[in-house]
Amino acid sequence: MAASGSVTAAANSLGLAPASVSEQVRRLEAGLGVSLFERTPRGMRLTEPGTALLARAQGLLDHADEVRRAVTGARRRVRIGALEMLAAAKLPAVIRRLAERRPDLDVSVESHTRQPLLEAVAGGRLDAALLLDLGDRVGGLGFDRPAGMDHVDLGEVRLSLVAAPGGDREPLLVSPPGCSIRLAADQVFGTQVPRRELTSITTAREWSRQGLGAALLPDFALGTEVDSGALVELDLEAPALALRLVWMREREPSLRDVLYAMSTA
Amino acid sequence: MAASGSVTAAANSLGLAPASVSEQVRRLEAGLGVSLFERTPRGMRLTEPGTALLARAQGLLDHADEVRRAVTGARRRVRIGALEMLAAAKLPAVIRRLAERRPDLDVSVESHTRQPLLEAVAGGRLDAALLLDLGDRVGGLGFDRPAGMDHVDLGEVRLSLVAAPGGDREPLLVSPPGCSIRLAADQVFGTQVPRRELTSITTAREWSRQGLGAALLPDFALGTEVDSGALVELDLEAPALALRLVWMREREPSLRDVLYAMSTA
DNA sequence: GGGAGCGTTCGGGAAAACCGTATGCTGGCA
DNA sequence: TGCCAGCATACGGTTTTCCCGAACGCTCCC
Repeated sequence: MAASGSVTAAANSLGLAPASVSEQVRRLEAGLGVSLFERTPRGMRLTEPGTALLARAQGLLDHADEVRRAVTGARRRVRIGALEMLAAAKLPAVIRRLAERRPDLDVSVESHTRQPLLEAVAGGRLDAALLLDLGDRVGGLGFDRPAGMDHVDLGEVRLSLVAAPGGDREPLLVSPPGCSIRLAADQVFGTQVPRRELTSITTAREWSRQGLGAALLPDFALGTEVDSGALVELDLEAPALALRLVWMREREPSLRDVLYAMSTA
Repeated sequence: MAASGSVTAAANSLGLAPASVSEQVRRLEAGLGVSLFERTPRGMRLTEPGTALLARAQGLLDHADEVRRAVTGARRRVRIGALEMLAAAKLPAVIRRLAERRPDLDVSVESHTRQPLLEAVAGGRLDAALLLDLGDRVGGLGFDRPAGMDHVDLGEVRLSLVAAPGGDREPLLVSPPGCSIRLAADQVFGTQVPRRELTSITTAREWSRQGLGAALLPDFALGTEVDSGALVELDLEAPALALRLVWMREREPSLRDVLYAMSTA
């Protein structure tokens, strides 16, 4: 509800009526004797005590869940998400390492596009997510991200500009807007170069193989074409992307051991 | 209820009907999918998961309370108990030190006899209690104590055997059963020496001053009689008692800082 | 064999949670 | 300036939860 910014939106996302949410908030405030929200004509905004509560509430829920696991003997379950293009190429190594170090964990994996991933992490439906990024802050690649996220980089993904040996080097074959590789291409080449938009990076690779232009490809999508000579790498100074694990800062206390097991080499 | 040992007793101490307590337990067990109690014809006994829950439940409540304080800005309140005879003599120095180091705390003090004190600590009505003991385990002086208690010794209380200069050295003037000094006297002299039981150690001191026998007195109860010559110390090899702070182990995480502030010299 | 003590089941009543609706409020737009 | 959209909230009714007293089955002890 603090995330939604309004009682109505919160009620929708909770499957409740606005009246119920309103009364619950009122009851909670009365119980604590503190105003948690500032009422504005356009919605609700957290007060200082409200932010204090929000920052600690998740930790309390995590603590309760830890107690439940200890009592029932249930295995701890961590929900990891990953960009669809990383799920096949990069996630297995990460998950295998985690499973080796922490066999006591049940790991579940989901793959989505970036925005649903970030929302799932922010909404607590995922514990952490693996995506591609740039720079030292989440969103450096050029996408919007929820506030309060922390990250650690698990590796690098090198970018190569490729084309068929005798084929065209223009236009730049790019994936749809929003795709991480497309964002990287926009940052490297700007938006003024001749481009042709295709449905995916594998399609871009195939078109470039057939001589229809150049494609910016991550290392894991190069396939065997470069080794076999079907594609050649063109000279390019492009920054490597970060293979980045992100999570909500407020949940770090209960996730720390898992994040540590995933991150250390 | 785990402490009471039976649904009926727990219902009484909670002010509820046995049926209500029974249903709550059933509901909790169903929610966790685990049996918390073993049903015996004579009552209920905790199962292994039940003890696991009990050990962590208080910590969870403490966490919730900590969050509540952080949000409301309320001051933290620490409830300390002490043996009645220590409340006047030994407690002030301890509380003053605590108040100096942690002015952010509200400290409340109660004095009772030992058994109510121990029960209050076990029942969570007191955070810690100050009493006299012996040896390296709680109860070394010879009293029953609840399970799961931890302790730290804040100092020593020397014992002296005194009598009037020309007065009788027998019988041994002792306080009522249960009094810590009486327990110490029983350990030092055994139960076969001639004894006369009085109502308190101050009464014992007065009787000994009037030449009616010898009294075993803690340092804080010696008064001015020894200095003034009204009483003389007799030769005695008695162990010093420990000025001991006790608390429930399960609550230590949230009490650690307070215990530390009270214990370090 | 009967009774005391135990936990649990059952039906009913009170309290709480939730809903749909109605109301008052502010900001934007014609 | 007047109207409407969007918001939080007060109100009456319904469902779920909580608690009770009484009745029941059980075991142990006298």
